[in-house]
Amino acid sequence: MGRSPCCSKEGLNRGAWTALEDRILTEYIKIHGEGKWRNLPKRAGLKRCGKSCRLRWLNYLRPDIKRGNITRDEEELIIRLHKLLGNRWSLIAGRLPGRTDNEIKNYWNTNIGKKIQAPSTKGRPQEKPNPTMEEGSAPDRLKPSTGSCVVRTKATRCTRVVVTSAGQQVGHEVLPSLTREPVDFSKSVSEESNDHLLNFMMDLEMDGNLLSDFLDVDFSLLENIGSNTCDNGHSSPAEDTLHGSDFQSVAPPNIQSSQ
DNA sequence: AACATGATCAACCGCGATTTC
DNA sequence: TGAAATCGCGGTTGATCATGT
Repeated sequence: MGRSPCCSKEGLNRGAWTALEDRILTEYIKIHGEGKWRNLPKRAGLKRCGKSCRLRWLNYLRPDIKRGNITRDEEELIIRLHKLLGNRWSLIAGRLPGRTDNEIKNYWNTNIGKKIQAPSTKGRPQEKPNPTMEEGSAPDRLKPSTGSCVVRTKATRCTRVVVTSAGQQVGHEVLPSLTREPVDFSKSVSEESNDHLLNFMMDLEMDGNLLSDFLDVDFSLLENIGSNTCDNGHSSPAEDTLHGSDFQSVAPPNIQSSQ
C-alpha cells in the first residue's frame, strides 16, 4: 500500500502551525469530534493534510495535554516501561496521562537515552540538568550496563490492548475506548505475582525475540534504583522494583492484546 | 558582538496494520 | 476475498533557541 501522498500535495501548508490554524482545528474537533482525519482539513477549511491535523491535535491541541517538564516520577516510569516495552512510545504514553508519545520519544532521545548511553563516570556529554530533577535522578543511577536496554528499531505493533482491573479477565474483544486508559503502575497491584508476569507476557503476545530480550533485562539493576530512590522522599520500597513479584508495579494488572 | 556548536521539540516521512468497499 | 483507503506508529529532520568561544 505505501504511504498516502497527502502531505506532498500542492497547495497545502506545511511547517509550523499558525494560531489561526490551531483555532480552526480546535473548533472543528470540538464540534465534530476526532477521527475522519482524511476529510477533516477540507471540511474544516484547513490547507493541511489530515495526517498533519491529527498530529497537531494529538501532540499539541488536545485539552488534556500536560505541559511542562517531565517529573522525576514520570521519568522513572518511562525508564521502567521502556525497559519492558522498548520503543513503543504510544504504549508508554498511554501510561502517562497527559503526555504524548512524541513528547516521551523526544524526552527519551534527548535526555534519558543519552544518559544511559553515556559512560558511567567520565566523558559524559555535557548535559543540562532537568530543572525538575535533583541530583542523582533516575538516569544517573540507572546506568544499565551493557545494552540490557531493549531498543527495537521496529517495534511489533501492539494494538487492541485492553486494560482491566486486577484479576478481571476480558476476552480478546476489541474495546477501543479502553485501549489507552491510564493505569497507575506506581502502585503495587496484588500479591499473586508470577501468574501476572506470565499473563503479562502472554497478553502482549511476546514473540521469541521479545521474550528473550525481556529475560535479558537486568532486574538487579532496577532493584538498585528502587533502593536508591529516596532523596526527594519518593518511596523506594521493593514495590518500585521490577524484581520478581514486584514486576506488577510496572506491568499492568491485565493487558490483553490481539493483533 | 559575532560566530560555532549543541539541545530541544514540533512536524514530517515512510511503512505496517486495520478498515472499508 | 482482495484491493484500496485510511489510520497510527516509530524514526528522522530541521527550525529555533541556548550556551560557549
